[in-house]
Amino acid sequence: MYEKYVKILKEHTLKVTSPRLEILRYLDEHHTHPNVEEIYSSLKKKHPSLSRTTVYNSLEILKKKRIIQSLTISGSELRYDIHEGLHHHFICTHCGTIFDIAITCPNMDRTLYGGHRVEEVQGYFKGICKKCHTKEKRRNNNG
Amino acid sequence: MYEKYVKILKEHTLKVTSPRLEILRYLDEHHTHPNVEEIYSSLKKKHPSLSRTTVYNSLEILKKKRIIQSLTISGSELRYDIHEGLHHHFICTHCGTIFDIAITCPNMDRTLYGGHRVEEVQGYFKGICKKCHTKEKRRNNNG
DNA sequence: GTGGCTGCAAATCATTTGCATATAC
DNA sequence: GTATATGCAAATGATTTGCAGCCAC
Repeated sequence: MYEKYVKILKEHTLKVTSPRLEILRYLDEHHTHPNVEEIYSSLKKKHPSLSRTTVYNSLEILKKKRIIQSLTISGSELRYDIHEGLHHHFICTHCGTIFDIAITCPNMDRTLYGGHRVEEVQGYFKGICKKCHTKEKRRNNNG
Repeated sequence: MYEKYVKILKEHTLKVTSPRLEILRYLDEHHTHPNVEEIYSSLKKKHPSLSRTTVYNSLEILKKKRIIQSLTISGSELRYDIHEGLHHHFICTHCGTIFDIAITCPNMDRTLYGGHRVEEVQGYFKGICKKCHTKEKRRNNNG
């Protein structure tokens, strides 16, 4: 069950610990771009001894190894994502949901721009998602 | 001197107040993507009665009117920018400097994506700037 | 004259830090 | 056995909130 995550950790010369495995599994199974609190409170149920600090520490080290990435899209808290190839993100300012956006931009892969070394590229699209938008229209038509 | 900013405020049906004028002027004269603290402490010198709350409030209302935009690029605090057309941003993870990036992406102008209404697009490039990169190389060669 | 704005102090919330204990290797 | 990870409690720092007085219109 956890072999997959054990493998990832070993490949990156990280010690295999329960919190790291659980966090990797959580992110692998929940592509909802959760924040620390969501990860923590979900894992806490099965592992009552888990601490928030450990979640912070683990996410930080997984990020350093580029196994996961953090998103600053919300502006108030970091959101986490298992890093699988370049993709962009859309956040609905109404319901808060974050979607992956499959758009690729010609500039995304460039590692050098004007002499600056680019190590990370993030594209954020903010607006109203289809679902909220439809609800809004319906409310207006009925009102 | 402030006519330009008075005009902007009036055009957006905002009351003309001293903090708003000063903040607009500051952002117009400092394209350094400052955070709240930088704006506050700079303006505080000339206007000792100014409060941080007012800076927060003013930035918020200017943002709602789309006169300025906030950047979540740093991850720990919002940075502000007088909004002049679409452009992207580069942040140096070493010295913290944020540059404008003149790249335009084909997707930047699209207002609808997969049924979602896009109201804001932000492209963040993170890495090591030319200056820090050069210093680093020099240090390695000499060491 | 009044609603919206300013400014202060206190509260909130995400994240960080210091440190003692536990555990992966 | 030891360096590293975990977990707790306290600290920090950005931002928000409640509220009294002020001022742009």
